[in-house]
Amino acid sequence: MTNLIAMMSKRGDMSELVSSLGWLEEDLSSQDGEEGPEIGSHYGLSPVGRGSTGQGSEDLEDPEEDDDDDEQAGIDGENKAPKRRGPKKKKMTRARQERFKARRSKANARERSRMHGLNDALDVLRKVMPCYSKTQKLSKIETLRLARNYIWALSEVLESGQSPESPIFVEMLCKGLSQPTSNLVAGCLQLGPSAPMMINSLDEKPCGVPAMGGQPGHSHSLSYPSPGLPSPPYGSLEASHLLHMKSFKGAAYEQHSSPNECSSNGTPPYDGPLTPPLSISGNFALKQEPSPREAERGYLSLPAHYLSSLPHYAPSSLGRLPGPQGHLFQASRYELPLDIQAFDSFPPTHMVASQMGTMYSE
DNA sequence: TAGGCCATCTGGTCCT
DNA sequence: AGGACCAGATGGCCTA
Repeated sequence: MTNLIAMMSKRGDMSELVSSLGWLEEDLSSQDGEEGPEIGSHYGLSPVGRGSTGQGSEDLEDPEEDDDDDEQAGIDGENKAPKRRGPKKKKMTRARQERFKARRSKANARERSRMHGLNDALDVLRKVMPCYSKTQKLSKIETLRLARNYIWALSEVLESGQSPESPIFVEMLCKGLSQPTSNLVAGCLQLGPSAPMMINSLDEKPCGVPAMGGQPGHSHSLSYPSPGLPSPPYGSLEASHLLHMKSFKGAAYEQHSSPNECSSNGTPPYDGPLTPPLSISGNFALKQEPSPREAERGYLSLPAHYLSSLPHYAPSSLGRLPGPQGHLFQASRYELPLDIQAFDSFPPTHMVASQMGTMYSE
């Protein structure tokens, strides 16, 4: 785990990290040079970058000059522009212009390839996150935040033996995430077979299903600056959380030692493994079959009373869950992607271990 | 229409 | 010299 964190923080380049894991098998280099001119023509000589710095664009001036190595300064005089200090720029001959275009085209292709690699790495990262949906991808920034939290939470699990099914684990995962992502994660982690118990005992404020945001009946809360979850602009995870988790742990456990607790360490009663792996379209906890319309849209509507039982379901988020583009639905019912995936247990340490094994074996 | 997210182009900087 | 990386700028797409 420490190695993983170290690798991630080494350069902050997720692409490099994942590439080092050998997860990226796609040959991105095949794209080099293929789309450059095409996209370039699509964008034309886009104003991007030209107006801002202008350095490179000046090289493109005077495209009609054919003389090679002609250093005469006739152009400035034509433009009545003040003389420029510094080294003279070589005049842009047609040959140099062609070379420049070719170089720029190649650089563009490389940059596209590099960004595709980065996006692929992010996709890989999304797939090892606690919840994953093909149709509803976490944004890049949310993916990175969730990954950070996930590592943090897993570290906590390893260090303290805290149950990964504990609400604390979910809260750690959701720390600093946007409300939609928090709802998504919380939903993923709580939509297991234990969910009906939660619903049945909703009126009794069951342990493990804390009320939100300082609401009455809030059985536990972390010592975060503000109750509930931060909304954008996002909260930040202080380094002290990562380096000195004991302070956090102490606060968390202190809060958990309230009389409402069902167990001494704040862990809800063990309901057996959360198997099989969550498949909302298949083994949905509520035995709810998607309506034809839901199936068509790829989304499943969830009843409000159910979602309101989820951890982190802040009052402000009632009626809201992320839409296909990360935006929120505001409706009387609540929806989750049908293809959403969650692990049968948390943390999926076997997956982490296997991925890390891949990392170190290659 | 505003805002969020994204892909792309671009020039600068650093490194090999 | 050329490649990798980065950040700024821009425009497209989508949703509320």
